[in-house]
Amino acid sequence: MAEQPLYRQIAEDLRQKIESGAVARGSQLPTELELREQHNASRNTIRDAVKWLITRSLVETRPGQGTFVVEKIDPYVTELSSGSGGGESAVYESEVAAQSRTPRTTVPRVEVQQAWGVIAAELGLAEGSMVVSRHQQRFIDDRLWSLQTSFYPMRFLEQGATRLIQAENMQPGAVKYIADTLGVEEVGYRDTITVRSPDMNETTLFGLPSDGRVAVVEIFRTGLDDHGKPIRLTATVFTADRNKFVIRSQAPTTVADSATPGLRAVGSDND
Amino acid sequence: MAEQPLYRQIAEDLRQKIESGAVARGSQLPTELELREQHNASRNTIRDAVKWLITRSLVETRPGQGTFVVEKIDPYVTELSSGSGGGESAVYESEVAAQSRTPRTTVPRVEVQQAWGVIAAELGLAEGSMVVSRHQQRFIDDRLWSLQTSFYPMRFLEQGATRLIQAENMQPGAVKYIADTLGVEEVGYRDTITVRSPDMNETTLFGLPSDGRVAVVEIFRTGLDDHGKPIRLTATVFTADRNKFVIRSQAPTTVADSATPGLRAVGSDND
DNA sequence: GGGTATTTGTCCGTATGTATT
DNA sequence: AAATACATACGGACAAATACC
Repeated sequence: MAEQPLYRQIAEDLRQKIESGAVARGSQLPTELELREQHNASRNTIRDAVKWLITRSLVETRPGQGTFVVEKIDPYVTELSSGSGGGESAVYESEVAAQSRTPRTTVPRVEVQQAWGVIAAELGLAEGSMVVSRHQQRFIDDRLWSLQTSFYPMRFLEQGATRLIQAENMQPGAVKYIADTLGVEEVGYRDTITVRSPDMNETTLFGLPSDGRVAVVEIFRTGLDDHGKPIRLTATVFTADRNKFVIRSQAPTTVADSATPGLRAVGSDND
Repeated sequence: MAEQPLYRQIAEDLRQKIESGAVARGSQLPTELELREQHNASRNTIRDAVKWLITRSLVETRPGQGTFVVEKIDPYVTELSSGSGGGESAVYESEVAAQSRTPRTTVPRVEVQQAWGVIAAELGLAEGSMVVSRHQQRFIDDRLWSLQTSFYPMRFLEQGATRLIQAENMQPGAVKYIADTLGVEEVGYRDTITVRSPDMNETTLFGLPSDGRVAVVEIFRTGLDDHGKPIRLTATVFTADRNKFVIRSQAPTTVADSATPGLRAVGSDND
């Protein structure tokens, strides 16, 4: 058994103290100079140990303040199998309200752009086809919770669904609007879930640590009509550290006995 | 606009070269000493830049060899909405075969243990209740792909489903075995998906980088009988970097099960 | 607002150990 | 065995962020 490097030994010692509760969550660790004396090592070695703890999300450093044990976060639960739901944002608002938190959604940023890669592939369009994209930021308790971008083929616009390019919230949902306007109904969908590192934009928006150790979960939902033809693609990005996802194989008709609180629809209060 | 630290500038320069394709995937980066001269920085600063790339899984270092651009991996796709049951391992084998790779599963390690925390909660048992656990490692092309542990309440054993504690693969699947033996049918399930850091065991088994920057995806599937009562809990762990997951809202076109029963029109009605 | 002390961040240099070829 | 390249560890210096007076 090879001996562990010194910085690992120090890191393990600190980790043990954290996980055993000897050092409380949220409390401050000794400063680098104090740890230097306690462990009889150089400051750089202490810093290597702290870095090891940082990559494991056990501690965080705040310049000018110190090193702190990270708080435990109870993940927000997102239901992916919202079978009968109408419009993701409606589901979102009622679900968020059910967990007694305050939802907020920005006014969509609407663009017409070309579809490449996954977007074109999922929508069944040729590379470079024009699509309408509607981008929103969704907040919970004034903290950014998810980034959502929906893409719609340009043909819907040409066929008369002109509200798709208006930068305003579509209350019953854009999918319902397309159904009402064009008679194209979404009867199913396909979700693809991937985990990846955040890009720079996501890092700043979510306020993630700049070293990119916190992953994001990206969920592509492709809505399908009764011929299995794609109607829309909605890409939603969540931080991986404070979200989890639940899928039910059948409609939750008997939710009553579950631990899930009843869904209280929130009145569309403000903007 | 604040100026970036030197190590970040160097890292960004290397990142740009990698992502633009100027440096091929899998190829070797210049050595630290060469980079030191190219960027006119100290070796430690070069190492800080390389570390930044490492945490983003862009490069990897091999002692004695050099620094290499990581290969792009095409993720293995797992279908979570395998609707009509049939045992997860059966689905697994056919799916893996369909992607023309070679599946392999270890003989299960069977234990009788106490259920705590999520296991007890998901199975609807009191803390400390006895459960049967069956643990398997699943390989694709001789590389560990997922770790799977299923938990069954002890009452099934007492009621006669004795094969549950036998350390052998149950070919049609344990769920089907319970249905055949006890008449308890699984009519639905609930999946919970979380992303977390790997523990030490998972790090070694999957051969993940020891600094724990690659997350794992853990999926809990709770099987439910027709009363919504939990039958079993299956926890499966995947590496987050080489897997993605697909969920379909309805059976794929292959299943002609019931042509068009109550297809819930999305957006038809809701709260 | 300013100044100062504290604390982490960046950067340098050097030396030695360990893994691979 | 020797050469190469990364890993660990030490030391020092200054910058930047924060808190407090």
